[in-house]
This record gives sequence, C-alpha cells and structure tokens, in this order.
Amino acid sequence: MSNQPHNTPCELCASRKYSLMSDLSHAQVCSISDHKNLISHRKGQILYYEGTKPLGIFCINSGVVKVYKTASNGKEQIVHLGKEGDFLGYAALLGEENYTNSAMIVEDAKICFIPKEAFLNTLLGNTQFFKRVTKELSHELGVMEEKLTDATQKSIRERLAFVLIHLASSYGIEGGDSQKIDLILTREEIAGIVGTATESVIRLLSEFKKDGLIEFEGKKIIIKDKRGLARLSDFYA
Amino acid sequence: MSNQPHNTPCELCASRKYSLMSDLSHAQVCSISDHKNLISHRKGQILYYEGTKPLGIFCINSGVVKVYKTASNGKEQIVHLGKEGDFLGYAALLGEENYTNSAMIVEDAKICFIPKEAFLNTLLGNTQFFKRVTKELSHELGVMEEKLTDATQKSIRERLAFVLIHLASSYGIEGGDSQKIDLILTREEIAGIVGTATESVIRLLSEFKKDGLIEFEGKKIIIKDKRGLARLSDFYA
DNA sequence: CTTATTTTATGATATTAGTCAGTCTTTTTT
DNA sequence: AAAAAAGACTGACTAATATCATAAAATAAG
Repeated sequence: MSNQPHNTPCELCASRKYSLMSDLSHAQVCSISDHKNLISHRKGQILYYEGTKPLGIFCINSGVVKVYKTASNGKEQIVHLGKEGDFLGYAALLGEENYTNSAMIVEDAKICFIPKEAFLNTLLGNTQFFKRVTKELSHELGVMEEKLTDATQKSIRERLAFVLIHLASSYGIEGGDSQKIDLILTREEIAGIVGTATESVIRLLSEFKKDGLIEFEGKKIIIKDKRGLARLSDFYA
Repeated sequence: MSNQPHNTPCELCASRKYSLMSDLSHAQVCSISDHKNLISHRKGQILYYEGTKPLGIFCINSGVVKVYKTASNGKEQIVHLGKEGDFLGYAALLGEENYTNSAMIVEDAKICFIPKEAFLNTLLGNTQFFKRVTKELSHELGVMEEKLTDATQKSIRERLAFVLIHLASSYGIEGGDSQKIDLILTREEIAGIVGTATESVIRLLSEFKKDGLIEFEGKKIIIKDKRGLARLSDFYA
C-alpha cells in the first residue's frame, strides 16, 4: 500500500468529471484537494470493514472496488461495484453510523481518501454540492429497491442475464457485433452480485454460451447476443 | 378524499416529534405548516404512482401506507410501511426523478401534503434539517442493502419470521407474555413484504401457529414466542 | 338478505436452485 | 520446478418454494 500524499490534485484529476465533484467551484475543489491523500491498492486489499467507524470518504481514481455485505451464512452479497469517479463510504458518514458494508479492491486501484472534516465542511459550505450528493443518495436508494424487487421476483437465470447486460454497459468495450466485459470477476463474485450459489452461475454461464448468447475470452466474458440476454432477463418479453 | 386545508398546524402536530421535522426551529416549522394541506385517505387509495412526477412530499399524521414496486410478473414488492411521522416521496424529489415506487393506504390515514417549494426552501435554508433528511436517506440505503442481502441469502421461513418480529416492534401492543401486531395486512401483503408467494405465507403462518410461535386474533397476529421466531430468523442461532 | 368478490386454506405437482462430492485446471507460493 | 491453493466445472441428489387447482370462509356489494 504505497502512500503518495497529495498526488494529482483533484482540480487536475481526469476522473473528477465523472464524480460528484463535477460541479464544485475551483476553490472548493482545492479545499478538498489540499486534504486528500492518494493511495494505491492491490487486488484483494480491504478499503474498509462493515461495522467500523468511517473517518472519511473514498474517491476512486482508477480501478474497481466491490462493496459487499457478508450474510450470516458467510456468503457475500455485492451491493455495488465502484469504478473511476465513484465516491464510496459517504452514506455511512452522512448516516452517522458505522459502515454497513465492506469494500475490497477487485482491480488494482488508486483511491483518494478525503478526511471526514474536509468532506463535511465542503458539503455544508456548498448547498449545490450537498444537493448533488443527496441526489446521488436518493438515486441509489431507488436502484436498491429495484434490486430488492428483482431479487424476490425474478429467477436466477433472469438476474444473471440482467447482471451481464449491466456489466457490459459499465465495463464493456465494443467489438463489432459483440461487447467484451473488460473486468475479471471470479464466478464466486458474479454469484455475489446476482445473489446465488457459485455453481449456479457456472452452470448458467455455460448454458448461455451453449445458446450463443456469450463467449469466453480468457477470464473475460463477451456478450454475443445482447438482445437475447435482454429478452431472457425480463419476465414477459 | 376530504380536503381540510391547514388543519392542525405542524407546530402543534403530535406526530412531529417522531418525524424529520423534530429539530426544526419554530419559524421553519411554521413556514412548512403554512403551505401544507391535510388530506384524509381511505384504505386502498393511492397516494402516488410509480413513474409520475413528484410535486411535493407527504407526511403521515395517522394511518399506515405501503410503499411498493410492481414487478414485471405483476406482484408487489413492499419496500416500506410508513406510519405516523414518516415522510414519503422525498427520495424521488431529491433524486430529481419520477417516483420509483407507488404508495397506497393500508389503514385509513390523515396525511399532509407539503408542496415541493415549501419543502425545498426549508431544506436549503436550514442545513441542520438538510443534514437530518440526508441522514435518514443514508440510513434507508443501508436498510435496503440489508434487505437485499436477506432476500438473496435467507430462506422464506427465516424472512417471514424476521418480518413478523419487525412488524411487532413497529406495530406491536404488549399483552403480558405476548405481543399483538396491531395492523391488518392480507396474506398477499405479507407476501409482498417478505417477497414470496401468498400460498407460502399462508402455509408458513399456519406452521408457526402449530409450533406455538404465533396465534391469530381475528385478522391480527399475536406473537407468542418472540425468541423462537428470532431463532428461526437467523441462519446460525 | 342474497349474491358476488376477495381472502384464506389445502393438496398435488413441477421446477428451480442449493448442497455435496469429486475432478480437473489455473494460479500462486515456496 | 514443485507443491499448494484457489478457481472452474460436472454430476447426483435434495430441499425449498412456486404454481396450479379447487374449495371453504369471510367480506363487500347490490
């Protein structure tokens, strides 16, 4: 975990345009930038643990982070996959509670840590920014309600198809008639996103492959028939 | 739907102490109160529909409201049961999007409608209030992630037991060694909370009754053995 | 009060998806 | 390079739960 304080100021950071900081004034970006701390993380490292106290928030400069809850049976439910520009851990901070989930690096990452005070001061001093963060939070709540509804009302096959489509839209790179999901996840991690057993993911993925919906390229998945997957992912379509 | 404008000002409203408005200044409570509108609703009436545009928020003075999403198979997933003091619909407003869920009256209710402008002005003019609302939103997000995890990793039996315990803590009235859930829900609605089929709820409830965990009093459920239900609701306990 | 509708209940059956066991393959570590 | 560990895969089996059909009971409507 190499520590490079103040590396790449936020005002020059390329991922800022995707982030919640996109409409902060120059002065405000700098006031955050002056306190942040860029840290490189390797795959498998933990950013924070469920149950611990948040001391600040994280802003992903590069890499991928899984945010997950550990169920009582030991399995992981992945509630979010964070990438470039994403803020992590602000809900716990704003909810004034301990982390309700954990975060682990999935792809080597550079992540800025913004101390609680710097973040909260900027937030409270800038209603526009506060509104932006609250808007994101509200949106996330709606997304989570949708996931809950899917989890209770759709089959594993439908949910896996849906997850593949979403992964393609977030991590996909175009390749003519197909789209490559440019992100290496283990079968177990995919199961953690869908909310099922690893074996079920393995079986369904090979079924999808047999049906010409997807293909494998090394550890990555290629979407060959997006419409077919979309049809599969909906109850009546 | 009887309309009684300005009835019972917020500053005198008994349910305010449970609400997000609990720590507003007198002047701010009044500025909301002056614009609100108390409306009586009967069981079955719709407060708002998924997909429509929010024009304000709702504050429940009395009664019970189910907030739900309709899945593609037509079944309802209830994401929240709102009662006295609860704010409804603020996430859509703050998320600047159409309602992502619908709300229907479950028990005759008196509900204040606070127009968008009055709510947002008070919010933006009072950081303390804004923080309070954001805190609630953050908390709700954590709760929803927990529900998602339970939905994917726990059995229907466990989830039903869990739901009963929660209903008892929100709507329970003590009765010596037992607790009555003072709220009439159909089996279908309970199924909508748990995220399962109505028949499964019926079967499991009679199993719980046979096992001495619960009893029925008319349409209401009496919790006879809370510890037993709690044991059932956890994987390893 | 009678009829219609909704809700609850129960049985039979089908299906989905989880668990367990074992093997092969790939990756990591020493 | 060898050994160990982790990951991917397959088959057999089991358990959970959804679906379908039907009937009884409760509630609402005319």
